[in-house]
Amino acid sequence: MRRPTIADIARQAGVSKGAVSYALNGQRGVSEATRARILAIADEIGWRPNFAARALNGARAHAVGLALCRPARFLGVEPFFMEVISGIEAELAARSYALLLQVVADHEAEMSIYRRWWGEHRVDGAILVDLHLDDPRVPQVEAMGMPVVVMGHPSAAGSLVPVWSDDGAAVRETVEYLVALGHRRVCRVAGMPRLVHTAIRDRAFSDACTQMGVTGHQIIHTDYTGEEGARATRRLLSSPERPTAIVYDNDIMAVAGLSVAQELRVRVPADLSIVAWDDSPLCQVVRPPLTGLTRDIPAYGAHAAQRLLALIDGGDTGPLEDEAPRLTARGSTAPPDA
Amino acid sequence: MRRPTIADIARQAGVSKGAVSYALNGQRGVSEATRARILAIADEIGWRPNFAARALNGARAHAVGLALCRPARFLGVEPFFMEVISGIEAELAARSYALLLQVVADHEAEMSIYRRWWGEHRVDGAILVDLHLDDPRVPQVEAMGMPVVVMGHPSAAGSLVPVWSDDGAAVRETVEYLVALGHRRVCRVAGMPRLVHTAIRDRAFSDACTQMGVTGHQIIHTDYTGEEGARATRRLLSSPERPTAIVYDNDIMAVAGLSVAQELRVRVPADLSIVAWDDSPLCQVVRPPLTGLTRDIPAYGAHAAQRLLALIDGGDTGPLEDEAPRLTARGSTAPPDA
DNA sequence: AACCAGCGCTGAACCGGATAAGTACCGAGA
DNA sequence: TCTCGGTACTTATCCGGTTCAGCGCTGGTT
Repeated sequence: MRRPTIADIARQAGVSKGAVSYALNGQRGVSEATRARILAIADEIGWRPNFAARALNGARAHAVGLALCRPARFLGVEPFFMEVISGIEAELAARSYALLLQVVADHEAEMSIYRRWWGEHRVDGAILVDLHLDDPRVPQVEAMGMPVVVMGHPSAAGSLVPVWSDDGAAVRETVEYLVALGHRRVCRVAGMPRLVHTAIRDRAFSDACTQMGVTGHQIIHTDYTGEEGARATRRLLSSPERPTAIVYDNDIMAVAGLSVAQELRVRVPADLSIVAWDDSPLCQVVRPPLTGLTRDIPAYGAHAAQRLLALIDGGDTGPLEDEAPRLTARGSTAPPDA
Repeated sequence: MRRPTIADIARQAGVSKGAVSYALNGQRGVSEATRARILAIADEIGWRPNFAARALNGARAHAVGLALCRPARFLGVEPFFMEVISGIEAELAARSYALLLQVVADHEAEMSIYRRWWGEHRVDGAILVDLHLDDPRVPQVEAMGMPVVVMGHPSAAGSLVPVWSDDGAAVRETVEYLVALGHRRVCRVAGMPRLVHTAIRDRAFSDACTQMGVTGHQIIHTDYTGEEGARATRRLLSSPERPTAIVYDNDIMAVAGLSVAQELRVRVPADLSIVAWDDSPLCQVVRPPLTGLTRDIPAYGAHAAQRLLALIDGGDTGPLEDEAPRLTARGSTAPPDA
């Protein structure tokens, strides 16, 4: 079942390959009558441009790359990436761009994937996520000359185009809210300390707490899994100066924390208030429903894709600050019982 | 920053393009000395084969397609797809195949994506998921002649290669287990009735219940979201003949159901046993931890990818039955209180 | 009538590799 | 010494598009 080429169309229409090419691409150089005839034939035999042949003529690859460097078992748990991907997709699909996805084991593998994709002309650009402190990937992709958008804070993006949201503001809003409710012992169960956004949130949390007179603040780092979230919660709740509020860095840890509290007969929200970063359906199906930091994650991905496509087109390449996460108050937060 | 071609290497090495091609592909026809020289130059200038040029010579596209047809908000919630994808990836990466991913709105869009990818030689094959009853996609991809593996039951896969697991057996095991515990009123909160696997599980559930004397069995269909899971649970728990056990079709609905039960002061597991299909970390972070139907989802994806690669290579193309989900008993199931 | 512009098309080169066919050279065997 | 066979290359062609130069024809201008 050989797929038809323009040569087939040319033969059937009795014209040259060149004429067919002009006709199919809406270029001048053929009469309307001939164009219509050619289009009719192309449609009839189900012709599609051979993508490789087009690409060989210096055309775009019409694909962008995304390499995710997290173990499979972490990836699945958080809705975050799937939502980011669907947002990216929505933007790409509108321009008929495809997304090349690869789950890799480490940053080295990630870079070699990018190098391969770029070297082979398989992608026109890429999106970098999960920035680390002093991330070696940034100078490396800079050197490659590949268009890249970073989903993360500009401070770590080097000369690459960043798309980010002001996590610091969200942290401050959360601490302010908890303080206004009357909390004075607030803790944070954070993600991996090497991630840039963790560092930024940590910093903002410490600063806000100090500033607002939250004396007993503390941060525990985890790997984002429910187990570690549960363990951190157990540690916090069994300490002598038990916190009256805990802010979690993702939804799964918040849910795990809630369960631990219930297990230890710590009432939520009377004895303990809980806030989850990244509000998700998960926050709304547990009892009490969790107060969360809501953001439009698909939009976040879509904006990154937009910027990347602009970059590829050589157009506007400025940084983009997305709106900061908003606090959505639900049943898991309340003034602490005296 | 022009990317180097074999012509550049040929010029530097003082040989012809052909010799370079032979050297780089490990073919005979060049001396070891020349080969080493050419490889050294290629390595030094960072040459990569232009993927389009290779593809144009009839080579494989070295990519497979996956179009997911579920709204973004559903996709994110279930860990299932992300885990499937990481499993597929693991298999593809080993063979340097890429995954083209697209999230589409409906089956029509999905088919036009496949048609485009295949017509443009962008993929060598595809994986079909979420089979419907009388799915129009099956005859359509059959007609296209594209290698396709179906993740779903053979009965709906037509002439395509199916990779599936015996959901019926898992349902029977679950019902047997609940009956052995003493339950006689068991209900099922299912996914979308049009999906093939929902129909299969429904059927197996009804049959098993009838056979084992579960008189009060009932099935409620939902869209897999937590909200609908909660609503279904509320309905079941407020009916006069309240079930003593509910089996949910995914983890998020099971968690939602657990919350509803706690809200209604229905004790789990004393008054109500809960079983979740697709055991996930989520099941283990709630209290009580949920009894779940465990399966190795990444392996499921990996097997599909394996079969697809074999199919593309023209090799073994038989169907593959994965192992059936196993029941993992946890705290959410127990004999019903009299 | 001579000239030119523009239309509508053809023919050929080109993109970067793979590969079949051809050639120059060397050493071994008759 | 001549041939044969193999090695180590070169040359040319092909894949399926795009694109550029050129060519014949027509119609309008001078």
